[in-house]
Amino acid sequence: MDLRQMRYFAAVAEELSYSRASERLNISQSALSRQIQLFEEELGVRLFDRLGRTIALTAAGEELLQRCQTVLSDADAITRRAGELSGGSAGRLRIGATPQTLESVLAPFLPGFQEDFPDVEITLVEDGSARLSEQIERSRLDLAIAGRVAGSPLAGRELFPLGVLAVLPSDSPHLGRSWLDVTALSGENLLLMRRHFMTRQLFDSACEAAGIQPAAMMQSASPHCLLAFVAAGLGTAIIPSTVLLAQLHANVVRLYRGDRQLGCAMSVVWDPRRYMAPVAAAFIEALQAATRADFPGKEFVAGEVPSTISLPARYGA
Amino acid sequence: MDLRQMRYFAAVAEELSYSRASERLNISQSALSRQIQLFEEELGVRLFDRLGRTIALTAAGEELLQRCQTVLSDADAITRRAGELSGGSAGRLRIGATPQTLESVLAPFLPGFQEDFPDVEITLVEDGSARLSEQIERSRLDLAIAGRVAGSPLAGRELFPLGVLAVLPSDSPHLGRSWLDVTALSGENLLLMRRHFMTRQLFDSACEAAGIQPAAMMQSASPHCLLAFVAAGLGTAIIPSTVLLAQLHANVVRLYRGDRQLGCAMSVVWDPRRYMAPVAAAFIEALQAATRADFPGKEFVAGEVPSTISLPARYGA
DNA sequence: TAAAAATACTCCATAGGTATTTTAT
DNA sequence: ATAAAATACCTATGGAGTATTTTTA
Repeated sequence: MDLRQMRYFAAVAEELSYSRASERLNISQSALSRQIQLFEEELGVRLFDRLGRTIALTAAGEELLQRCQTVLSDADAITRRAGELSGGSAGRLRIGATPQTLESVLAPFLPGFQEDFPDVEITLVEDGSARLSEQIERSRLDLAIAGRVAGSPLAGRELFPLGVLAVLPSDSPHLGRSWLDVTALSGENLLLMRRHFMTRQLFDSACEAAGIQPAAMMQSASPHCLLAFVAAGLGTAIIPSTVLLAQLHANVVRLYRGDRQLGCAMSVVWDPRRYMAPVAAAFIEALQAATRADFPGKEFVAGEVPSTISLPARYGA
Repeated sequence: MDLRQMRYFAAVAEELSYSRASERLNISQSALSRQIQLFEEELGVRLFDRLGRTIALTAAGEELLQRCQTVLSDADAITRRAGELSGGSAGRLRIGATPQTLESVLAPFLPGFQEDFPDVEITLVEDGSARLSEQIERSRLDLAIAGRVAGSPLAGRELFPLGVLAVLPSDSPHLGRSWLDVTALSGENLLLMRRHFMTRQLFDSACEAAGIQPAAMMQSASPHCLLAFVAAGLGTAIIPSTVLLAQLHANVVRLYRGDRQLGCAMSVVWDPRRYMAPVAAAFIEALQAATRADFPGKEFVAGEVPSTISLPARYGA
């Protein structure tokens, strides 16, 4: 069984002539004749009646022709589809991001991307930074937006800096300041992200380096939830700068450890062992262009978590 | 694009190992490796990620795998179907017959045939004998049950004899006889089949040979319609012996011309230029066996229309 | 160091070409 | 006589094998 023979069969059946079909196929009449004979022999079925100078499909030939035609068109569809996939105009992307990145980066970015690449199917997965990396290594995700962790085998390209913010309750003695050192928070009631979030890991590293042991009053996967507790005066929330703050309060401050601001370079990361699909490359390119457009002239220094970078105003809340 | 490469691709994707897949395919690992590479090159798409010692499907590979699998299973279905068609257990048959033959021969025969060959699709076409032959020559029919006409290029095998009957009105002077010569009908009001029916052609030939010119009071494609006129006393009907006569026994007589009974050998006929499909051969065999069973020991002499043969009692009304 | 995939080369099976014969109009 | 399909024979592309190298767990 062979697609070539099926093509030949279909051509002869459509032309009802070996000679015309052989012209259409750009092979000699004799080659075509023999291939049809071999095909008939292989199937054990007579496909054509040789009525002297003309030929006609047999009943079996008519039925098998239809089946062959669907196989041929499906096969051609594979070729076409492969072309789309290789050209990067189509494909599937499983993208992971944290809830905050989804909200602040992907939500505004994706509509424009889908307009430019309408045939790309995107699946979004929401999780903490650490888990996203794990899912990429397990091939459950193609790309993720996450902070790059030291020692990770994943590749990445930096998109924008992530800072860590403290949101102070209305009775805080630090009210009115625009930045704080983590040491200033020792003894406070702290409202923290769960451990597998980048913000939490940055904060914990800074506290460890500063030699303090902050007590978490509560942990959540949702910064908005923490903010609600702050509003109730129950403590100080430590949240990522990617959170879109509905109302800009005077009680939001940036966190420092010594003279370095807490933060990391948020990157789009992937598994370098895996083939980089054209769609993925296009996505990365477009995403980087979009975030770079937000920071004209801003260049990142390659760094590992917890590296610290200064935080542009727009992302500093 | 090649079914072989698709098979190889599917095998590797299922085993997730070139070595195991090559065993399953009974080819060497190196051959398999190169074929996959060529396939990827042809498609312009990476199908597998080479993660060191193991491999994994890419997103594009996953999608193309599914498409390949449907193409492969469709192709396999073609092979299987061809096997059925060549074995004669399946296929399509377009069969032509006259209304009378349909009623008296095919209607009782087909149920048993369909039981033995449940996968054969049968299409029935009803027409007069002459037109049936024409449709076979135009490849509109595979087989027909008809009287063989002299000079026809069609092949055939004889099934049973067809006689010509006259059904007399209740005031006929011939009532009570079991046979009549056509000359006895000159001057009668005659109710005849249309010209393209075998019965009519036999009757016309006999009249011409006897030198009489019968006047047709009416013509019809339905012998039952003629019988209704006889019942109303409007004339004498000339009908084929294949008509199943529900009532009217005493006034049915067989027609002769001299010492020869009017009739012909009804045969199953086909186009000898066309390939005889196994289903068709099986049908002919079964049909001949069934009709022969009706005439144990009866052997036909090959003959042309209008040959005359003696009519067994059962078919003589 | 073992196990798996990729590479280098060799061979031959077969698709395809040219020339010719057969068949039917 | 001509046009179409089948046959005979030859050529060469490319699929498959063996042997070897590269890579990673």
